[in-house]
Amino acid sequence: MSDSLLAGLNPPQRHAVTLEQGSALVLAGAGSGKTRVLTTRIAWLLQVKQVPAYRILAVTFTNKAAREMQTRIEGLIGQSCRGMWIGTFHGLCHRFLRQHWRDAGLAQNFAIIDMQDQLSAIKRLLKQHNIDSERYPLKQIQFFINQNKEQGLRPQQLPPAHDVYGKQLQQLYLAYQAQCEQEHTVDFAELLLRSYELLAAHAALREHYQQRFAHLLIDEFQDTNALQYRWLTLLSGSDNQIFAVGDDDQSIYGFRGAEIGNMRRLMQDYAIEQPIKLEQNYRSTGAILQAANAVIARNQQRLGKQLWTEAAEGAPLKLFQANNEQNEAEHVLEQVRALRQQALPYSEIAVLYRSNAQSRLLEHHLFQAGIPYRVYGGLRFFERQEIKHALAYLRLILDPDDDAAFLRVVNVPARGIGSRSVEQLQQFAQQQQSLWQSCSQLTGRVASKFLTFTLLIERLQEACQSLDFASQVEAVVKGSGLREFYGQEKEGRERLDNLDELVNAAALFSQTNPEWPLADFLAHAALEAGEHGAKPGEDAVQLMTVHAAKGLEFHSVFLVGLEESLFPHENALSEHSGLEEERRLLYVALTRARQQLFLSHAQARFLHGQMRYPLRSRFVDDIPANILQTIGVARSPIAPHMPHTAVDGWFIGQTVEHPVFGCGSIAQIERGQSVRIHVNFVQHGLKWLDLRFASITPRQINR
DNA sequence: CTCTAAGAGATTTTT
DNA sequence: TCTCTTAGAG
Repeated sequence: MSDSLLAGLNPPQRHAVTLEQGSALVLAGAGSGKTRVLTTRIAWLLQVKQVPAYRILAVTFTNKAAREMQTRIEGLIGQSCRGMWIGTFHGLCHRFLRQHWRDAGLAQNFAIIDMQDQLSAIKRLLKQHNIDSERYPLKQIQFFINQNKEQGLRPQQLPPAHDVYGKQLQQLYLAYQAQCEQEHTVDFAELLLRSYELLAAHAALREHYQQRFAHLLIDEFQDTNALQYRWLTLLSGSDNQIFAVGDDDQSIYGFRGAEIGNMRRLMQDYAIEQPIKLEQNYRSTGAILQAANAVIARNQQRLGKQLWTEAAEGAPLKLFQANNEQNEAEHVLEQVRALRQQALPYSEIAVLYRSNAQSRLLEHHLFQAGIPYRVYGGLRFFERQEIKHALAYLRLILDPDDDAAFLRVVNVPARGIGSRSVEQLQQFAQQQQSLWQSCSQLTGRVASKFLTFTLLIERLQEACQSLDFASQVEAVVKGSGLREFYGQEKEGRERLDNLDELVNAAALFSQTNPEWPLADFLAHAALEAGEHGAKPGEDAVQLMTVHAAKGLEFHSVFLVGLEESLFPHENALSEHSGLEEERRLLYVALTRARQQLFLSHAQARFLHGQMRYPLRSRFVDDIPANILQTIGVARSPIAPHMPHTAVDGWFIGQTVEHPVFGCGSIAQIERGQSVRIHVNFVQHGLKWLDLRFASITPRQINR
């Protein structure tokens, strides 16, 4: 039995799968069979080591990955892995909190709110406290709250702030927490923090779970944040095994709090002497791997590994230099057609870009040419307005004190309750009680308006009691007036379809999880916003950001916009180790391709309403020339000899001095009619300087 | 309450 | 340039 499990594994894979005791860090390069190792290890534990399924906990970052892992394990062992805890960090914490809601200090019917909901919650908070959202941008407050939660910090635990601004932020964090308590809502970070705190505070509970989970397996370990790491260590106790799989070179979520350092920390904390390295790549050609290796080798902070393959070198990477972004899109189109000629399905072609804004032009060209395409990104199913409205009604049925849900639909469809009336109600509630409770205490003209609404909700509540799950959703969609509302709207057709789809989703959910209450469906909707990608079976060219492409692979990959300021992105240059993350991002992009890579950059690009003349990305210079073939040069080049990252001796990152603006560093160089440089001055901020007029001097670096 | 117009901001985003 | 948000008029 064990033989068939291990058949076809290479030595390091086999070593990882059959590790007897102690914790391990598996450093799994792109395309090295990471998922296979993880799933085979679990199957091996179950079958060979006879570990009961309930003693295993497997964590991933996405629902998709969790599902895939589960199916693959079940395929390996030939039966269901019931009893095993397998899911995302958030999904598992949610499960834990539903079970221990009382100990966690939560309401039994707590609702999970997504980032959108969180933002509107903060918005309400600002209004209530009369705080200028110019001075305190919503996004910034949200970032502040989430960042602290992800560090495990409650408002009370923050070091005292010295300035007014910091004090205000702390106050807002505190007020936000109070609001969530009152509304029985829990945001994403809160799921983790609550679970962590409960485990930390409740010894009996902690010991119970520590004894239960003999094996903790974590996928994409490089993406864990500080709190997730602490949660894991708490759960692992002193003698449970942690089996972490990840790739430091593919850590691209630093900006969201992922801590690449958790890999080294794990090795220290769990006495792991050497990571197990999976370096044989089964995906790409030799040329593609050479390029990827060369690029990533320039990063300093690495655990170190080098991908290799038994496959042939294959075709060289093709570099196209376009004269502008239109020309670049035309080139992609041309090449896509050529690939199609060779009978390659469209779905095996991906066009990757650094930022979403770049997709529009590509879409336009593909559309014109009648080539099917699919753009990843944008709103997902459960994030759509009409779906959120329907869910808000369901939330209210479940918990009328959910103010967020109340406010969302109190006047949708319109029932004459304007902002004036709502403000009066909020005044009355005084943050002491829920809006729902206040409704019943109101008197006068305003009261009657709200009465129609509360009666509606109560009627729906009653109607739902006798109904099965999907019928409840159906009843709400109809009874709330939402269906009629969107039926009348001009462009409401798609929304109506989506509402029908919601009913289907509910039916499917109750089928798969019989006996699970409505609250779980709502949690499911929040935690799994739905797929971004193509409908299965659809043959379309795949358009997405490099981030979205992680974990995927394609026969042919186009990587467009390889220009300074776009990739690497200009904002990244000023961030701490931003350039290294950009380089990892490139590494991810390159390793998506199995057979063929097309790289391109434009000499001129219209960006933010301005024509820009970006330089070719410095990253292109990192790719060995012998595997890089230039297949096209702009027809009417603006600059005959396209420079690299330096022009006339000036280079990006260089420190310069200006007689008026003082000292600064070069953020960007452009060559159009003349050479312009973008300098970030210490005193005066970003300024464009034309070298024909500006007199700047290089400054000796003495830091 | 809904519609229009003006203004700010424009990386990446698994949950 | 484009898109999303908010303010003010109708």
